[in-house]
Amino acid sequence: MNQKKITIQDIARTAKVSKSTVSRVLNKTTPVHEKKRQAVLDAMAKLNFKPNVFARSLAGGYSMTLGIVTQNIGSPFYDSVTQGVIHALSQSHYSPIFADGQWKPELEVEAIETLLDRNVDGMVMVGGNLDGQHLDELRGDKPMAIVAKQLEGWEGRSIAIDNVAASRNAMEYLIDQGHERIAHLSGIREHEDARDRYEGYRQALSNASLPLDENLVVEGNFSSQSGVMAVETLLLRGEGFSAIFAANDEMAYGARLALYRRGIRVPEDVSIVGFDDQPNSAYMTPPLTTVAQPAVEMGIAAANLVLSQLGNEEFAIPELPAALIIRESVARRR
Amino acid sequence: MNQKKITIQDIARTAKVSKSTVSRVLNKTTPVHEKKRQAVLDAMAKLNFKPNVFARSLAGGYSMTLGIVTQNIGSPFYDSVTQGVIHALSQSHYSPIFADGQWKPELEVEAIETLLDRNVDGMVMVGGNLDGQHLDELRGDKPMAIVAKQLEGWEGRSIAIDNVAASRNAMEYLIDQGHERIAHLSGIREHEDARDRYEGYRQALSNASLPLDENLVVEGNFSSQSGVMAVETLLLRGEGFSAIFAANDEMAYGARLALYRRGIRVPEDVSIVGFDDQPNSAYMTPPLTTVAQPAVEMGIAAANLVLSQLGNEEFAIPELPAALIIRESVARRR
DNA sequence: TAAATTTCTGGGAACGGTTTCAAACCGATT
DNA sequence: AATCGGTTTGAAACCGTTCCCAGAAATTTA
Repeated sequence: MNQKKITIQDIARTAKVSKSTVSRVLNKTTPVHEKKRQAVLDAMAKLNFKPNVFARSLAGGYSMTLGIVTQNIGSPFYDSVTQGVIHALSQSHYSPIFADGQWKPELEVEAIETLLDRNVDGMVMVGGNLDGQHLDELRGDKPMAIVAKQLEGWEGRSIAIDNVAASRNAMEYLIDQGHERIAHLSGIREHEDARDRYEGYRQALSNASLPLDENLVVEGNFSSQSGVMAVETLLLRGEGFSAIFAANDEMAYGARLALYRRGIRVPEDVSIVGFDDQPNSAYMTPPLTTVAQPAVEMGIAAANLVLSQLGNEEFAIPELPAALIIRESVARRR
Repeated sequence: MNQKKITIQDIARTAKVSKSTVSRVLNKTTPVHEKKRQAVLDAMAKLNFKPNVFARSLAGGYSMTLGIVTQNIGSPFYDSVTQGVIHALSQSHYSPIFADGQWKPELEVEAIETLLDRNVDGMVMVGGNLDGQHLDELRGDKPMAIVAKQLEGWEGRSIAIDNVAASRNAMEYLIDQGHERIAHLSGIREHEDARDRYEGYRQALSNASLPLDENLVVEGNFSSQSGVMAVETLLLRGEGFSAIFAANDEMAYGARLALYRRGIRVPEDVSIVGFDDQPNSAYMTPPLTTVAQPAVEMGIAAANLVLSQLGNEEFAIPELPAALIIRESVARRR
């Protein structure tokens, strides 16, 4: 296995310089005479030197790690975002450390503190409940970005799509296809995305001078199960509808199943539009028309945002447009 | 934000003891007189002391982190396993650090080396390609466990279900339901799980004295897309079949879609059984009958395995049985 | 009560780097 | 040849802990 640990001292000795010099070529903090520089480099290569992360961190005060605060890992959309973050970090010299907030504010605070204790150099919040001010207090002077959530006062530091526009856009498509009585399976009301998507629903209806019937909106909790229940209450209420706009794909799956159980055909009898474009949505029967969020790209952008702050560089948040992916779950209303 | 960093020295001063003593109460390495112990504890509480992880690691030689080597994050089953690992670690004082191998042996080696450089105290491999001997060379004397893969010579250190038994079991169910011509959508042949599941398929057929028709097995790559293609080649071959056994749920989704496109009903015309029981499978139309692997529990077990090695404790790998989840995608053959 | 143990405690050397500071070196100027 | 300003360089302090090693204190033993 690994030979005894090689230290900066060993390098210094074999390159016949002082360890200060080795440190300098390592960090490029001060120019070093080319000849010695080469000697050091050679020695490092020859001995296969790997600087000790901990000693470095202790002395230098940084850790080369980035904290990622996730919320209930396991939700497909957020997982994709997280993947994006991981991917971007793997291109850098930073390693990710995770802490889970489980959508509970107290746990989220705790998660951030754990990361801070570990001396992370920066943090990426993937979703979350805390408001901007609170986050600012916690983060101190460490760079932080939030992804998949728009935060007041955090313009330029939060990466998210325009949920109301995306939602309105999806609704417009449905209306375009001749649907007038469109049910909405909303997400948890406390969740900002849910409110925004509902707002898009409302606006589209209003713009088209269609009435907003509160009996057609059911609050779910973003889970498939809540999707089937929502459709069942909808059916129970006896209100007719020819289309369903779900606030996420999971609920759309549930809705589709509930309809299947009742023998209601999709899209012949009822059309469905989802939100998120999970990987499986393309393989639903019928393939689901849904709003795609560039989840992975969002994660990458968030990571790069923090990375650039760390490197004191400018970073322009790329355009991250949501797109309506038209598949086969919507039919023109006859 | 955080007041100036409180160090062990500060505690020592306010508790009027030496820093050695503080270190002792911190680590419980040597008994300390109760009175001083209290004083130290009080001081720590009062000053809100948080030991510096890096100094600790540097001096102590451990890092309180565990490396997790994943393969292409984003695959639902492996993600669940990973979640399990994270979950178990969150109950301990260890933090996870990730590195991705992307199913490529070279990258996997690199991932392990990165983790080693970061001085992880142990590692959990989530899947992977490397063989046991190679892993042993790399890990040196750090504890390591592998999950979702059975490794020769790693009995007691690898956590996986019995894929051939589980697969045979699923097939027996299909045969029980009267199916005789059962197609198999296998996974990548290089992948051991794929081979095992194929072996289960073979055994079940053989046990039931049913012929194994190689025209009925198509090699996919575990993706949904390969599932649709597989069914299409199957249909093209013109071989009749009344059931499909897919080596994972993704491919089952693809198969289901291909059938839908051809107007072939599930399960009336063709039955489908998957493998993995992804969360969405319960909401497929019709809900998918599939083999459930206790992914999260497997992850938890793997983490606890490493944790126990670190703590020098005994750990009995729990029973992790695969279970056939019977839903609605299989019909008795008429 | 003195001596012998046993239990605690403090000092100080690691751990492997970074960083400050002043000295050594350099070619260019007087 | 002496002086000068800018580069390079090495020595040593420091980052916050752990841990080894004596010595001090407390407890037994004789």
